[in-house]
Amino acid sequence: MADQHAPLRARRRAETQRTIQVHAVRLFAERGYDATTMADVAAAAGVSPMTVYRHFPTKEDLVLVDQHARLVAERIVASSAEQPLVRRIGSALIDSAAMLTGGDPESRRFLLARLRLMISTPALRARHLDNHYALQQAIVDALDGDAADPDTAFHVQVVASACLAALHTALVRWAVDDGRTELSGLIAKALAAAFGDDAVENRAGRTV
Amino acid sequence: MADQHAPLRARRRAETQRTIQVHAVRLFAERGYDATTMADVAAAAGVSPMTVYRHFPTKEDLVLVDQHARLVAERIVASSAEQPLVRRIGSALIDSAAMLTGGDPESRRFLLARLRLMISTPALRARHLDNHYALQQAIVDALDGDAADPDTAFHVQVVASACLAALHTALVRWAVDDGRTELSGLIAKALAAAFGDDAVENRAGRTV
DNA sequence: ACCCATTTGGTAGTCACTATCAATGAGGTA
DNA sequence: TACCTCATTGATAGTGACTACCAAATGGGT
Repeated sequence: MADQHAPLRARRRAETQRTIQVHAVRLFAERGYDATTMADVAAAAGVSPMTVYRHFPTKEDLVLVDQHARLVAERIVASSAEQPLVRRIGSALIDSAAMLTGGDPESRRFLLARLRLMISTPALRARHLDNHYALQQAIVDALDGDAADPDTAFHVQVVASACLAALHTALVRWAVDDGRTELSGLIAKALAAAFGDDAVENRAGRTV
Repeated sequence: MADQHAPLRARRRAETQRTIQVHAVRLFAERGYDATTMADVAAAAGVSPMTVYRHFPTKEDLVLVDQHARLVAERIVASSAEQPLVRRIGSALIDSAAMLTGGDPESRRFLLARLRLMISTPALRARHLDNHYALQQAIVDALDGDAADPDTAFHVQVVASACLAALHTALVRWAVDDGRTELSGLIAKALAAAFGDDAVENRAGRTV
């Protein structure tokens, strides 16, 4: 947003990247992930195979690349350190999801299509889970100047990993529901199921 | 064990498989995963590349194949349905870990070597996490004749995924500790950190 | 009009993985 | 003991993802 004065180069690059990704996801959904080659994607996007590799180092990245990790990490560092751990992480996940699903219906459909591929295609599912693991590490790093006490560090890792697991379960549920249920609500419900209602509810005692 | 009367064919096959895997893990640890080709593994094991592919469909399987999922699933179906969910799953994970780490020091070292590869090699880490996801589904299936109520099913999925996340965190910790801490204790500690001490402790009120 | 750097395209190669086919060898049977 | 069956192994020729290394073009500022 507001790339007004950003170099024109960067904007064109972002446009090319988006074009390639949109065509790739469409082809994957139509013909299947394995049945679509990188050359197919390049031809559909009107570029050379080399250009596809320049923008997306691996075939999986054509589906996985997005802004989710950046959104979550930003909200973690902006969160108050006085809140309990689960709420700091949970709020970041819920707010980020609301941001991602709050756009126009087109971007929502695109997100759903990508998510369906990430769930049903083994290679994408594995990479998606690994991305969540990388996000877990980013969250832990963002939470504090890694605590000296190893027991505390272990505790933080466990809570973060469980939060990410709840997020993943909510994402799968959202996808099988075809996005009919509100995603942020599903994440809150998942966190409540894992940690208890009191860990997620707002001050008024109402679960989000 | 006790394959006494099992067909000789099956025993030889299992031996060949084990030989290939041992040489593969050794080479991966020595030269690095990406720097070792399937042909290298075949040569080290004294078989043809084709035979390696027959026993291990993918290169990642050379590191990932083990009995863990089977052990856990067996313990889930053998568990009492009257125990709370977290304890049913947690006990299965803890007991299985105790079984896997309780063997001779050699198999312990082998497990550690494999786990180190699974943590540090991106492709193996992704596949390892996907295996845990498959185990999560197996656990949910084994727990009950999938509950009619979708909310209950969602709850079970969330708890199972969080348990698996705790297991993964414990495994990583065990590996960075070079296996010096007891693995089953680490898993119990991780489950307690996620769900509270009361969710894992034994009747006497002492955390395992 | 010129220069620099970013972007793009082509070529050749490596390697994981998949057919498909032939050879071998063990295990039970006539 | 001779034989038949079938599981295991091996070789050959692919496909496709990905990685160098190269040259060409194109856009932006001097």
